[in-house]
Amino acid sequence: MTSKQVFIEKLRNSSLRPTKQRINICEVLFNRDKTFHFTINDLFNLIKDKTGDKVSLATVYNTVHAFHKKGYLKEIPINSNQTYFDTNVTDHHHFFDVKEEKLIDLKNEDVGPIEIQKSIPGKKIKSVEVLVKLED
Amino acid sequence: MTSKQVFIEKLRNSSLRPTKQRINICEVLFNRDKTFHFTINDLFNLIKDKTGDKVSLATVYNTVHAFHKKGYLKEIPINSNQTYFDTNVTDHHHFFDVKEEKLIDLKNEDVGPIEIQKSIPGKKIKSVEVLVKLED
DNA sequence: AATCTTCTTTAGAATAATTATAAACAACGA
DNA sequence: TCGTTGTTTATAATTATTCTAAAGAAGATT
Repeated sequence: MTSKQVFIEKLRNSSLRPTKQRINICEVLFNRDKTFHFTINDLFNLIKDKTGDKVSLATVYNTVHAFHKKGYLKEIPINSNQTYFDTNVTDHHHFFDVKEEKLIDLKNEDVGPIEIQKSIPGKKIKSVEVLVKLED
Repeated sequence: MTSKQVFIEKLRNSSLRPTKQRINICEVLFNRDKTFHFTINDLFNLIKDKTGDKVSLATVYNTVHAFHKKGYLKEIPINSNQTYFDTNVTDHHHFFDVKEEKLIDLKNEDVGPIEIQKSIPGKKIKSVEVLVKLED
């Protein structure tokens, strides 16, 4: 089974029609060994470079949001003018190299367990994100 | 000594001229018991409401950035279209109520110590921020 | 106080990321 | 193949933020 067919299945299972554009985006995003951190604009440019096909910017936005909603992508909480996404949707954290504007994964075991000893009535914890800013 | 005079001193000590606008902004930001989380737009509206004076949006941006640079305000790393600032510049963390778009302070002792067991050659840690997202 | 310099404010223009629109198009099921 | 529904696309609209350049205010000097 080629990766393309895997992606088609994945899309169908999420009730997203497997269009050429979405499959291309999957190839760029998920045909990787390592986790991938990107902005919409990064992705937009990579699609052209890697697949030869041009996909409109609006479709990149639509697709990334759809994938995010389905849990295939994670949004990284960071102060930047652009929104960063991560193909690693497991529970983990990040270094952010402020100077180079680059994200680096921090495995969960690289960060000790985090104990939140406060609770808000009627609310439960959805996620715990650690951002470690780096400087020279 | 009135709060106004305290703010004038504070501004002078930072080589920022104590203008009417900056003093008004100080009153809104720092005449508080509790820590204050805000966006530029929140602040812009509060100035009108609380002081009666209108300050231009550009000045609010300028002043918030100046205060941030001087260390009187902290930027909160969060995914939002707007930038959030905090008058509490001590080392601490946040809950973010996703539904209500509201930030709540987490004292450092409410979050156990965080050990970062990975390092990047040539880089040192500038800050460690924890964001705990809340849902119903 | 009058003057000069430097810093600050301001309205509005410019920029940049993102979202909305609505027409053309493609996937799917009958 | 045909009709329905979902998708893509170019472009316009929106929103947060930054830039610009002229007018105004603060501080220092006389």
